[in-house]
Amino acid sequence: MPPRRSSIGSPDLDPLLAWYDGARRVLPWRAAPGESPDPYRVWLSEIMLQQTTVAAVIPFFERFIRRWPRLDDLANANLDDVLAAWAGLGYYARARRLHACAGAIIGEHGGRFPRDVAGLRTLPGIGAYTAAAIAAIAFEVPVVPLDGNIERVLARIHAVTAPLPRAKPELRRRAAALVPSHRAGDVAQALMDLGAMVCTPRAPDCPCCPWQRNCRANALGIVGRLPTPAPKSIRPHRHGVAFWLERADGAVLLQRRPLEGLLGGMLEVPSTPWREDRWTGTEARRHGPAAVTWHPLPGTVEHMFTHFRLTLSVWSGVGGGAGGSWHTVEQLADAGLPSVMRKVVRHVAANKTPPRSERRSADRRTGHGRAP
DNA sequence: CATGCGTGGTC
DNA sequence: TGACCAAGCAT
Repeated sequence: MPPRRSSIGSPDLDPLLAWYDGARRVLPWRAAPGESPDPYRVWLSEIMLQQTTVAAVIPFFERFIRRWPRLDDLANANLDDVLAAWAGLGYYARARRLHACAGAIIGEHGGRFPRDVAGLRTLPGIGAYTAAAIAAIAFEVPVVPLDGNIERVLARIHAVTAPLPRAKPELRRRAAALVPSHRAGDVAQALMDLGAMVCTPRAPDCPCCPWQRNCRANALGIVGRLPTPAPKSIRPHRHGVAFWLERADGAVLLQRRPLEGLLGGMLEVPSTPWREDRWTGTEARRHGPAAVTWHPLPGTVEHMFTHFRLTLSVWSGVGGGAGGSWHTVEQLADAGLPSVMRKVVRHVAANKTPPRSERRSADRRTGHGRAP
């Protein structure tokens, strides 16, 4: 009789749960022991946590809950308000889908979250991972979600050396073999906590791991090299010119970006397209929001996106009559600008005709703006 | 299945 | 300082 697969394939969940209970990590979306989790909070946190660190999410989560305490509050909110509240968190399509998802649950599901993976999976912004996570954590459905943390844990436990994404099918099988008969939500969160706090990408804390003795990679001394990352692609460098247009009363022009694509639906300082070739003055001027005299500001704004690096020159001009919305400088702080545009605002404040003493200190701070 | 999609922290 | 990283989704 061949050995049972579980005896060779899967580590025991009890030490993991014991470790989890001992760690007792308190997070604002997590139910207290013995209390049932709120699906709305679980869902909101899972969307925010997609490719985003816990530390970055916490203040956004608190603000969202304070402002929209229940699902239908969020469903009834204006999309622009949701986008503005999301500003700074990144991956803005999530905010659009969050709002659409709230509307779909209110409009098509009687205001209740579907309680199974397949139902959750049909909702905007909810993919395979998030559907499984919500099902397990909010509804105790016996599934193991597979996220980056759990992939790493499983790749190490089982010494899966194939590079991602080729290792995915095996990792999915390994996750399925772990599906618990009870405490599905705790198992899911325990696995993610283990990956986030112990089985970390760099400098994993193996002596503290409840599964150290089950870990093939640990036995082989290759923990630090797993999982094998996918080959990385090169990041191109793009250039643009942003147009800081000020009206006589001091208001500044912003425009809203198209709903689809980069920074979709977010406000921006109008600019040329962002391309790999640098812009000549003549070329850039054609993209300006108004036919005014433009004055290039010293220095540039540098920003790193996932798939390209951006260098933005900023031109300043005075005039009106352009399409868009006008904001006082005080309003800009709360306008819900994405981070790259907040950098533009900061750059203008530091470089636009300040008193001489302030200019010198601003130049030292940014490292830009010096004469060559 | 590869690609597009943000940001801030870390080493 | 730059590369890498973090609880993915949609197309």
